[in-house]
Formats: sequence, C-alpha cells, structure tokens
Amino acid sequence: MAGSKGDKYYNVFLKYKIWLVSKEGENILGDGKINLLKEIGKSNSLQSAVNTIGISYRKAWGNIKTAEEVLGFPLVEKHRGGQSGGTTTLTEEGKNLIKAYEELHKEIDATINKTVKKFFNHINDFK
Amino acid sequence: MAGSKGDKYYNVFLKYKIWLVSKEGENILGDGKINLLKEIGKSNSLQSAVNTIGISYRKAWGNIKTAEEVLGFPLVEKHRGGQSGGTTTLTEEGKNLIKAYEELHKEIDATINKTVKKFFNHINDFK
DNA sequence: ATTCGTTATGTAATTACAAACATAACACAA
DNA sequence: TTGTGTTATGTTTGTAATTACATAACGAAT
Repeated sequence: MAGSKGDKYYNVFLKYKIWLVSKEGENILGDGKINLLKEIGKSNSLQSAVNTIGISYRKAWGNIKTAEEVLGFPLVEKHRGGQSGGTTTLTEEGKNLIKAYEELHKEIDATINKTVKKFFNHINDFK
Repeated sequence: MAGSKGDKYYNVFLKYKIWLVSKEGENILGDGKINLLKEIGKSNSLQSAVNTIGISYRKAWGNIKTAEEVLGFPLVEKHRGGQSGGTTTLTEEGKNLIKAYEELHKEIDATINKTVKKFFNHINDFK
C-alpha cells in the first residue's frame, strides 16, 4: 500500500465519510442532510424533497429539527397552510452552511485524493 | 466556516472515518478491525483479543473471515487444539496491512487537520 | 365554510445489526 | 484417553434504527 508495497494492494480502495458535530460531540449533519437541504432549496418543499430523494418524511423532519437544535439556529423556514399546503425554504444561514460544507468537502476530497495517490498505485474513485 | 465566516462556526467540528473497500466496493476493514488485528498480534489469541476489546467472539470471527475473503489472502493463521486450546496469529500479510493502514491513516489525519485549520478558526480535535 | 396539500407529530410495524447462547471440533499434554 | 481452552459455527435473542401508518394543525383560495 505505502510506497514500494503499492503493487500488493492494487484492488484496495479507500472510502471515507465526513460529518459535522458540536463542541460536545453531538452529531449535526453529513452528506445525507446536506443533500436533503439542497433538495429543499430547489423545491421549497420538504415533502417534495423527501419524495425525490426517497427517504421518509418523518425521519427527514426529525433530522432537520435535531440539526437545528444542536446548531442553535434555523436552517429552514417552514410554513403550513395555504392552497398549496405549505412550504419549507432555506434560511440564509442554511444556504451558507451548505456552501461552507461543500467547500470544505471539496478541499478534503482533494487532499485525500493526493494522499491516496501517494499510497496506492491507482486513482481512488471511491467516496 | 470557510475563510471569513470561520467565526460563525466556532462550535462546529469535523469528524471523519476512513475504511478500505475492494474494487467492487465491498467493505474490507476500518479502524475497528485494524484494532482487533493489532490486539490479536499482541496476544496471539482471538478469544483474548475480543475480551480485551469487549466485542463478541462470534462477530469478530465473522468480520475477519469476510475481510480475508474480500482481500483474497489470509490476515491471520488459526490453530485449534493443544493444551492451550489454540492460537490465532497474524500473517506477514496481516502485519503489513496493519502497518500500511496506519501509515495511510496518519497521513490522512495530518492532511485533514491542515484543511480543517484553514476552514475553522480552531483546532479540530475530533476524529 | 369547505377543500387542498403540506407541515407536524405520536405510535406501530419492520428491518437491520449486534450480542448472547449453545455446541462441536480440535490437538496437545498429562 | 481424558481434560483443557480455544477455534468454529449455527441459532436465538435483543436492541437500535428506519419506515410505515394515522391523524391533527394550518391557512390561502375558492
């Protein structure tokens, strides 16, 4: 794997996962919730977002609530009622968090790819 | 979080996890199994290793078996019988994998820490 | 006021995964 | 050949996570 041993691990790849936690170590969010938030941003509807992604409304709703509680500020603004039933839109803070998370993720992707290329003798296309 | 926004995320930390997979994406091992293998290396006994770590023998045994199947070579050498009951020792390939994994992990730790320091305004002591 | 589709939330059912239990196989030493 | 403690493996139990189900709250438009 490392240096001269790279040839022995030609079919071994690296996977990794990142996520954000609070100072106390409580989970905030990772790729899944970021993806959900992005989908909400597109549709302005939690219901529509979960349908597109294919997860349960119940869980998504709870996840967002928990993330907001830990963060201490709202990620989305919910409205119920109206002829369309209601909407869920991203707050400015939510949009900023998504953007920051994605920037961070991109940097980490790049930095890990560099390290992996040094260790393995192949491109690491897993994430 | 990123650059000038770092102050807004002063109590948000990054966690991450790495693990190895096959070309087909099948899970091989991560920190948990590496730790188990290291403990086996110390004690030359699977039974003793799981007791020290506090996981079930049944699961540990299955995990190692699966990892070996995916890798295509043995990580440990098992002997049963004898007055001591039996032993499980690391193969050379097993030892090499542990070493390579730990080197890789160390590099990734360093590289992620660097990236995180750039994004957050604090040291990231979570893993 | 009625209808509509969405948000909100508790509860039940299901699934996935890990631990616990039980028991055989084994081989060396006494 | 008997005892010992470990490896080997199927089966059962338990538990945590996820989904499914049901139902209320809501408010703008008609």
